[in-house]
Amino acid sequence: MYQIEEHLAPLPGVITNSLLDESSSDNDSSVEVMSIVDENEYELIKWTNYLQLNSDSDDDSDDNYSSTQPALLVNYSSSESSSDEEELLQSSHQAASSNNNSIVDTTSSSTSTTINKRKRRQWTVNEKLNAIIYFEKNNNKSKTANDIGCATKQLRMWIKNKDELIKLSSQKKGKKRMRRNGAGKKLIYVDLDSRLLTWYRQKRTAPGSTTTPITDIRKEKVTFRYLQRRGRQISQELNHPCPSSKWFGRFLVRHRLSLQRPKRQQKIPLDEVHQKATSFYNYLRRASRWAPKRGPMGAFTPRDVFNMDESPLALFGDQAKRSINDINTCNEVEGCLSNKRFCTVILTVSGEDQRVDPVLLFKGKGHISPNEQKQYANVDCLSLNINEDDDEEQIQNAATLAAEQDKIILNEKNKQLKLTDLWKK
DNA sequence: ACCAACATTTCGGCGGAGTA
DNA sequence: TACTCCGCCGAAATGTTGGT
Repeated sequence: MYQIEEHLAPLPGVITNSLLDESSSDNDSSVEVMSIVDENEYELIKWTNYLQLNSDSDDDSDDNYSSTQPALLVNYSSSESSSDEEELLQSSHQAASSNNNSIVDTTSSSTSTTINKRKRRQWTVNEKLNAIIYFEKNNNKSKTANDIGCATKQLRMWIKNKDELIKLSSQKKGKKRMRRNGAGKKLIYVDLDSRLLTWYRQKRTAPGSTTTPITDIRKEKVTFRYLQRRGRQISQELNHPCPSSKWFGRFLVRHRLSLQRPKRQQKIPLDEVHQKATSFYNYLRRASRWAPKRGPMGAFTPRDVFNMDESPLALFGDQAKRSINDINTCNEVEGCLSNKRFCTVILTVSGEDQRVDPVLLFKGKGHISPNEQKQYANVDCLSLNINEDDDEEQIQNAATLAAEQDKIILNEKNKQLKLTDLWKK
């Protein structure tokens, strides 16, 4: 607690108890840096104004603070509509009177020295904006500074930084802020910070981005562990030690990010699912009409009955539930990892215990790249192409083709058996 | 989450110079 | 004389870091 009225205590003829009580309710923002007053000159101070200043404030809240600082009487955000010039002037005059108090006029009649130190105080963003408004009304910096109670240089700086102050004022708690952004110790791992943010933005497009086409908006899941792993890699590349886990937590705060539960997008819209199901049902009806002669199972033999199951290949390691996301935005996460060659393994066995080779399904269209062909060379890759509009003729052709393939497989098996027999012998 | 230590920047106050 | 601008100095807000 700063005791700005400390020098009032020895005033002659003043009940000091009440003063001290009042001064105990002083605000935090009024800071006395210098109080150069000769003891002989206390009587020159208009102490009654001090009494008036603190008469209505009983606690330390900023609201009460504003009541003692008339510049705050005008709310910047609403001043355009609600406050007229008279109101401004009135508040400013009050400010002027209070300001005169804060300037300790030591121009003494008895002493030759002239000390005119202004009591140092801090101005909130809102107060600064109010001062700017007042200046814009009268277009006179000196008068404004005098009326408001600040130095002209201060006013100049406030006017110069008006846009930034308005921006600050619109932020949460911005109105009560004292200073603009930018102070504080500088970040040590600047490169890591920027590169990590760039990487994160590649994974998840910034909300409200106007430059990114809708088709390129990324919503990949980025977990905290994933972020740290990437941070370690970047740190190695930059040849500096990886910062602590806490650094990554602050990274999130710095860039207004947070860990949130993802809202997953549906892989296929419901209407699309309905369409596909109907199509499959029609196919079954056509097939059952086509070949009743094939046995008691209608169109199908035990060889036609397959048990097929698919499973995603876990190419990603981090299965954390939460994903990093920009604060106050919807945390949408894609159903699968879009930029990885995420694949699905399909295993199938028929009613006659015929096992089909594993099938790998990759995301996207066309053939896999030569690199990936090498990577997955150990597995035979089959690509399935099911046409929903298959007619009976196509079904028949497919059946013929399947029978031929079966023959080929059987022949190869026989050959293999013969070879193994030979090898054993 | 809280704290302390530290670094960095902004800000407030002042004096002085220039100009109309 | 009034007004405006600039530079200097020190206070303090702001932000980072590491520890508990």
